Amino acid sequence: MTAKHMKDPLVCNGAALRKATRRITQLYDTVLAPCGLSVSQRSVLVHIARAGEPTMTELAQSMVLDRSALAHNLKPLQRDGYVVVRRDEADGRSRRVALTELGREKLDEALPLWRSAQDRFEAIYGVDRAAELRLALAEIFSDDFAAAFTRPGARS
Amino acid sequence: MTAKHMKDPLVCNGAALRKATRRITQLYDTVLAPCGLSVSQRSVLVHIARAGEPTMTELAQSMVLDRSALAHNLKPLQRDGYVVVRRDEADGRSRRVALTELGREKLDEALPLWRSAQDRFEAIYGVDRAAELRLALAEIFSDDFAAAFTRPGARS
DNA sequence: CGCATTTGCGTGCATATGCCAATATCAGTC
DNA sequence: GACTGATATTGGCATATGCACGCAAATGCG
Repeated sequence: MTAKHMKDPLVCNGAALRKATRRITQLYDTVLAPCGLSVSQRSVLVHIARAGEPTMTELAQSMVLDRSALAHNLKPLQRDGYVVVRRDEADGRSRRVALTELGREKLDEALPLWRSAQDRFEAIYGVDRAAELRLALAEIFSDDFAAAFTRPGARS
Repeated sequence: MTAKHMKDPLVCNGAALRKATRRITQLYDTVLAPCGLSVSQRSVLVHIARAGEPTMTELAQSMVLDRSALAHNLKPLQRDGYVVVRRDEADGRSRRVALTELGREKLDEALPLWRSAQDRFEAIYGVDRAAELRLALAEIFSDDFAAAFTRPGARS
């Protein structure tokens, strides 16, 4: 009876990614818990810090995140005073996101916790393998990959 | 000004996983759209099909998913008539999940679409590399990995 | 048997994520 | 300078995910 659903070589790449993400999110979140940030939230703050004062679209793009999802994710961070959003002076449509002083402090507070989680991960999985994995993932979430996936005809 | 947040070698494994997952979910979902299932939903059905008639706990464990999250995820699938949940006869506390005939049909309908998405992925990323990646992810979401992460002292 | 503990689930709440529609704004045209 | 089309964001709706808590049922013990 529909044995094709059982063939294990047919494991979904998407499902595997989701499982790994759930697990790692859980593990990292537990380590980060003392500072009150989740991996997801810290990631938003890190990306803002890296970009300086990005617009919503820029930030969403750098995070490979839907714009509306980003808007939602920012709400708790605004409420807690870690980020501020204001209109761009040049373009009234755009909003620019910036860290507050409190946000920077929270990021500093989270750093050693995150470092600890990252170290634990790499102690088990291997530092080199982890770097390799991040590279592979970066390739997968790159715009080029999405473009190639969407337009099967295109060549790099 | 807090230049440590800029050091790019310090890229979070968790954030990289999340980005890749968001991207792949998006790409696969678009391909799966015609059948009305998301990658996430198809994954639930596939896991049920594989397990036969698992309890909530068994299913959640196999999916590396929180039990309450699984309960939530099942609701749309129950509503649409793809799965049924009923009490276990032997243990009144347990519930067993099973595919309906409609669920099996939907899974069959989704198969070629999923295969297409999987093929596109592997055409770009490479069949062997994809298999390797799934293996790496399986290692990461394994219970052994979580145990080693949680108890840094333990040795395999 | 009766009770304390353990186990399996569901619910409520909060965040995460994405789609679509509506709104506001900008840029180019006549 | 009003009109048209493109762009940036928000809000509403639905699903995904996990934690804390409460409920029901099974299990162990005297």
